[in-house]
Amino acid sequence: MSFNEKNDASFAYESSVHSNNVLRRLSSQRDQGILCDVTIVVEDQRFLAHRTVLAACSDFFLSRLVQPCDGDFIITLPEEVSVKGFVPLLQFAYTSKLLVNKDNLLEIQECAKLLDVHDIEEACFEFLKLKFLDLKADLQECPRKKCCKSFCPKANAQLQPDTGANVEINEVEELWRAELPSKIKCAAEIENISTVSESPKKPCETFCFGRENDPDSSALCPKYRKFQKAFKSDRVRSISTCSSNQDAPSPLSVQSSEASENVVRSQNQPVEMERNDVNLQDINATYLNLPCEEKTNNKAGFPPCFPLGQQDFNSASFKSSYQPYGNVNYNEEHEPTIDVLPEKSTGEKHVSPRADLSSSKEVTGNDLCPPEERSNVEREVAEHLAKGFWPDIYNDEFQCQPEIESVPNKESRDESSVEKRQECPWLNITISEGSERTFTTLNSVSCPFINTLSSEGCASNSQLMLEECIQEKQQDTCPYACSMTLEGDSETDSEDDSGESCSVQECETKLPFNAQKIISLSRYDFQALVKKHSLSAEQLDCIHDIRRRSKNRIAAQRCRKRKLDCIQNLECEIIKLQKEKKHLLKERDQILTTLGETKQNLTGLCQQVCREAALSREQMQILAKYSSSECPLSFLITEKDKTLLQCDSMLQACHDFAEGLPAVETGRQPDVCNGTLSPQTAATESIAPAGNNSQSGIIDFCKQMTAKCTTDEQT
DNA sequence: AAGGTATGTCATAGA
DNA sequence: TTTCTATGACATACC
Repeated sequence: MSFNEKNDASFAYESSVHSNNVLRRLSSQRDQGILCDVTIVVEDQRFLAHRTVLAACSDFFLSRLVQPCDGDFIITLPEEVSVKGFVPLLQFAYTSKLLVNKDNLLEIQECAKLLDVHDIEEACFEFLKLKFLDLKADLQECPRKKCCKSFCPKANAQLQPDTGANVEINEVEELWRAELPSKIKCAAEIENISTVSESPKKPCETFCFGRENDPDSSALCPKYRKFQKAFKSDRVRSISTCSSNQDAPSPLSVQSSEASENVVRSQNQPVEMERNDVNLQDINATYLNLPCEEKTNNKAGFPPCFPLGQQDFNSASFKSSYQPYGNVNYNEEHEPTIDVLPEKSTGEKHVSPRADLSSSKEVTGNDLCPPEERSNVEREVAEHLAKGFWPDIYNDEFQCQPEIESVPNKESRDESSVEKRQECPWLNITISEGSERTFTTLNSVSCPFINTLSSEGCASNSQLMLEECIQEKQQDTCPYACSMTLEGDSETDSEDDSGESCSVQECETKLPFNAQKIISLSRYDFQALVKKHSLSAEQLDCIHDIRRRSKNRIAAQRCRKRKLDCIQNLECEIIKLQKEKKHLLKERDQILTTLGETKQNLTGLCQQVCREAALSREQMQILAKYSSSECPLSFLITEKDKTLLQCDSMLQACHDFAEGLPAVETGRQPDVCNGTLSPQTAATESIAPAGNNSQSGIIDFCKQMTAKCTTDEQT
């Protein structure tokens, strides 16, 4: 949300979450068959959808849907289009997320090509192919230290051996940033486009390195490349908060109006590519104006943090699209599921968009695991992962879901922190039953805290929000307040038993507003908040102290994460280099083998030629003399012949030198004479004492050498 | 008890 | 000048 001052009299209200919310509602409506006006037949399955959405996302559909049609729109896709490839694309059209795994990658790519789907870069597929292959290799060769376990694909694979390669979300994001052409936006960039565009004063730096300058950069660890570049260029001013490195978006990306993709990898192998910037203008305004009527009261089971606004919190679209247990796609442990809509007169089943890609097996909504069934272990794993992905915010914000706390058998630790937890509507996390957890990106736009981190005075922390927060008497009920609690500080401080901490606590209790606001607000809003209250110097100190420590704590977390990433990058680089070395050595051996064979063949041919030509020894010597040492002809003469030839050449060279001609002529000058002296050395040694005019001395020396050679030959 | 790890905090530099 | 971020160093808690 932002207010852009257009002039003195008017403001432009801009909702940063509107597009996503509209998409989710559309997706939800498609789930329920609401306003669906086209049926897509793929193989033997039918999919309901909205024409405008399809047309906006695919030229293929556009070309077919613009044609007038008397009856119902039913589009049968070419047989090349498979359900496996089509369903993710359909989901992509509605959710901006593309779930990709090793199994469906090629099919999705093919379908996307056939259907001419917008906003999916071919490079994404190429990259993913590469990455999947890479991961496969890395799984076998990437030892990881314990400290890097959370980042190591192998480590993750060990955790879930059945799931194949796994990459942490931030790694994939960074991989994308590092490897994809700059045209493709990074996750962080996408998430922060609005933020950045609204905060031009922040410097931006791209991590979407083009590869044109580094054609072989694929051999390098992408993350390390990123760090190398980052370190080389400049310290990066953080804008993004959704990646571990707080990478700033590139100006290029920010300026671009193209729909963008990002990619995240869930823990369970599939990769999600998100298209966050959907051209909703293309979508019929009818849909945009639809009220969100499918709200339910089911709040249970939502992930600790989620990106939706309050209205989406309850919406069916959220449940279907973002709820932690609703994303059953690619769940290897879970039976593939589809939602079957009421059958039409044709008797054919209309598979809902949430249908599993690879199966037509019917299941009910019960297959979506209710939150109550979520095990503590599972939750802890999810939290751990999230913590690993976004430690910056996790510690303070992730443990904020009261619904989860209602789960029985919780650890005492969790129970003790129940009151601390609040909703965090800015973290996209999708966790499905079984092992799949799809951690998408932080919704920085929705997260006031993140905006605080990213840019002061930017959109989400508007004055409106500030006022609302200020008016909140109870922090827990403030929809915008970040749960950046101070409990940690308080606990630490109280344990420290320091006078300062006591004063901080006392100060905090005297503050006219909740301390969380101190942290969550942007600088601008924070200053406004402070100004609104006449605070004592002690209170001001306290407030600033709280704010400083909180921000520094997060900065420290980011810093540590970067360090770990850097270490991992170096390890990755080492592995890659070792692989490369191994490969080069192997290649060298092969070349040497081939060279030996070739020489052998050539020698045989030369022998044959000499035999057939019936060359005399002298002729062969002459031939050898004018042949390079590499020529097999030189092998045909004996070592003695060689020595004689060398001495002969040397003698000739001496004569030439003595006569004022160049002493050395390439091709005529043997390198050694009798294996000990080079002619140049010998000549120099003999000439030096004799002087430059001592031609007879040189010739004498050469004669001596020739004689020596002859003697050696005889002996 | 010792060592490793994770995390918070402070000081400081630089933007 | 103020504020923020990054980071080294230190302290502490926990395993």
